[in-house]
Amino acid sequence: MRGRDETKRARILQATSQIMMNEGIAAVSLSKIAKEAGIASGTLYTYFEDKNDMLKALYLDRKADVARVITAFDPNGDPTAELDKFMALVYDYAQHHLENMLLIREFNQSPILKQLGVTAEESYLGYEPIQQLTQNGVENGVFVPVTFEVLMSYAYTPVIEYVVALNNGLINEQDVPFDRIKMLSRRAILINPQP
Amino acid sequence: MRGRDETKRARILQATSQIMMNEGIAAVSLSKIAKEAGIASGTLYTYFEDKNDMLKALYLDRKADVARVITAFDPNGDPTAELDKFMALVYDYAQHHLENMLLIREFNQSPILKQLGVTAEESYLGYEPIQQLTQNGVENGVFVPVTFEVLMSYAYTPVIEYVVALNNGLINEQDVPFDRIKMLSRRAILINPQP
Amino acid sequence: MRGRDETKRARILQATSQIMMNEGIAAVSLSKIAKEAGIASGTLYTYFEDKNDMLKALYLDRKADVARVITAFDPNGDPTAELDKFMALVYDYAQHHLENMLLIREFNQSPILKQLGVTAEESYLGYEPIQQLTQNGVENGVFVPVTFEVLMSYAYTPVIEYVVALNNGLINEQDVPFDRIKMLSRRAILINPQP
Amino acid sequence: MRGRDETKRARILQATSQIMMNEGIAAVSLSKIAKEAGIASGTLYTYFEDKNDMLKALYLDRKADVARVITAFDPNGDPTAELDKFMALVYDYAQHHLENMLLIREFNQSPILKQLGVTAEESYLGYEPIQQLTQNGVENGVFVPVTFEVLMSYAYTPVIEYVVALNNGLINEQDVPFDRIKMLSRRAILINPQP
DNA sequence: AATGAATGAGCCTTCATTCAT
DNA sequence: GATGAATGAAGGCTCATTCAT
Repeated sequence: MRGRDETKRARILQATSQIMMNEGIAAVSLSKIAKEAGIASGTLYTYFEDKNDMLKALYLDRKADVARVITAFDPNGDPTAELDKFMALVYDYAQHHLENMLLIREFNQSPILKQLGVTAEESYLGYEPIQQLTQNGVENGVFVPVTFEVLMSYAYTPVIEYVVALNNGLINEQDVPFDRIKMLSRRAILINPQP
Repeated sequence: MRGRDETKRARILQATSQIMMNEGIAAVSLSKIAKEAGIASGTLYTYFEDKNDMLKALYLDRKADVARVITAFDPNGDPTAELDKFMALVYDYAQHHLENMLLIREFNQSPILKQLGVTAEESYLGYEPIQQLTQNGVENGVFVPVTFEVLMSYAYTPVIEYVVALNNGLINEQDVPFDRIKMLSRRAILINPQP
Repeated sequence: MRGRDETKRARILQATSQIMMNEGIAAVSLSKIAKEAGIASGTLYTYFEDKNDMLKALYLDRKADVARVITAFDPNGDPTAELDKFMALVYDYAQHHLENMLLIREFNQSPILKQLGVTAEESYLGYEPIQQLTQNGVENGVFVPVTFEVLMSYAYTPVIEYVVALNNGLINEQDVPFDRIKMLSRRAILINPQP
Repeated sequence: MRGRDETKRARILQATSQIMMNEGIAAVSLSKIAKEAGIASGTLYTYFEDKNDMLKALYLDRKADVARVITAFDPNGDPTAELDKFMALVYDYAQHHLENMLLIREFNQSPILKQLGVTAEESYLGYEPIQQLTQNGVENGVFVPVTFEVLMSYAYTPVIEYVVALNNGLINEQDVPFDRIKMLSRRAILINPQP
């Protein structure tokens, strides 16, 4: 049964996200969530079927948010320019909401997704523009032959890792500006990477 | 007395690794480990101080193993050739012991490392040859200007993600052979990527 | 929601007291308490923070009960008569609720009080009338010079030990009536002990 | 089976006593004892049948030591003088080995003695001179009519409590010298208490 | 719809004891 | 005789979930 108060639902997800990022997925407990979200523990079951249902909802919600923002380019435009735009969007989102991207990554890389019953379709939902861009770039001979997964490996993951490294102090923005990352990705993917 | 059985220590680590890979780090419990390793639950405390001490040992052990194998190149040799060799080593290791690499990744990307008290030095231990190769390649004008972290983002992570995608059936080895990945990484990093 | 059942809190304390008296403080375990009190083990944590918090509550509760009853005399009345009354109150309480006095004694004599974080103030709470009586008796030249602690040693402890000895069959009430004990305490404390 | 090395046996008892006094009887564990005594945990079973056997041995050993020292008076001598001597011996022992007296008290006041199978006879062993003194004093009309237990309540327990109060800083030796305690006990017990 | 008391399974850890060495 | 690795029961405590209010 789904309740009314959408604010409360969002607070629950947000609380879970925070705990997960600060203490790890193993430390996520309903009592912590309830405390952090300012609700009673039983109330959780008004908004979600159980803990797994809530984790799945959290994952899909964040994934949808990320997807919505980083796909705000024209998938049928000039592949070179749109790849640049895509990377800029990813970088921008990572700078402001890195936690969502790390949360998605933690889910993606753990067997938990299977336990939550997330299907492959659900997992891909919202990423169609990136797939479209990939296909477009390859078919028009602008990209070297890459699949969606490979493009992500060279144009999405490195950006995340870059922002994480910045946050950890492993990399300095002066020494390694974002343009350097963009350049490397362009060099990898674009047949003619000259800017 | 009965001598301490080093086989048993290894069995504990192996059992933990398996559970972590199959069910996620949140599902790792001492009773599961004991059952999987064929020991009594209390025996764990003969080999490790507590659960965290064991997780840390597992992380450092696997990290050392990976580091040992993937650094079996000449860090002072020709950067182009050695980069190729490095990627081949990573690919080879990933094909045979992907679980170790994923385990390291799961640790790296979770707040658990801090809880385990892993220091930055411990974390970098064994990766010096890769740092050396990076420096060598950049200083000799063979690599575009990259730091260790950036090089890993374009020559290590994509290989792991490639093998994971192969295992998940998201990518087909015929459609995307490893040489394609190597090519993309070379294009990104090498100033003169022609083979 | 179900309201918090104050009966249950009392049952937990009572169960703990019983186990402590029958099997010793070392044998007090939450599972025994839960079984004895007829609750689930986890329920204990609704009423107390943890085991130590509960033991402290038990100690302070019993101490307050004893203090309340044995101080039901007039601390500013005639010291001789009030000392008699005090001892009669102690004797009466000991006959009906010896277990509470023994419990307090077991706590007092063990290092556990420090572990429970019982402060000196908490420990003395409720005994002020006895301190008042002591001061009154000494200042008016009715008592020999004694402090609170010394008076307790000669007018409280012997009564407890007497009732314990009665219960153990070490002393027979016909051979040694309570008046004998009262007489000895009066002789010790009163400058003019003749009744 | 009883082993040879009596030093080791004594070390085990001493270690147990220390832990019991510092942390309480509930905290006494064989591993702590072994560590404190500098032996292997299994070795304990060479000297004692099990934990209870060792606790019993500890109790009886300390009790015998105390009894031996505090009965070093002439039970058939002048009751007034011997009572003085008895109290002086108790005071002296308490000043130097209070831990043994507290240990005995902790055992006596807890149900543990029954669990250890200590018989009443074992419990009284060594106290015969005090019983003799009591009888002597009463029969000769020097003491008010007291039994052994009552005499202990007024001439032994108060001394222990006095030394404990000194150690805890509740009583100051200048304000309340030992002579005051002796005087109170004499007043209680002796028909003619004038010194 | 919301609460939070209640449950008992399961968590990590320590325990007393055994026994191969 | 002495060791300490091994055991698995039991310790205190937290968990996800239920349900009377």
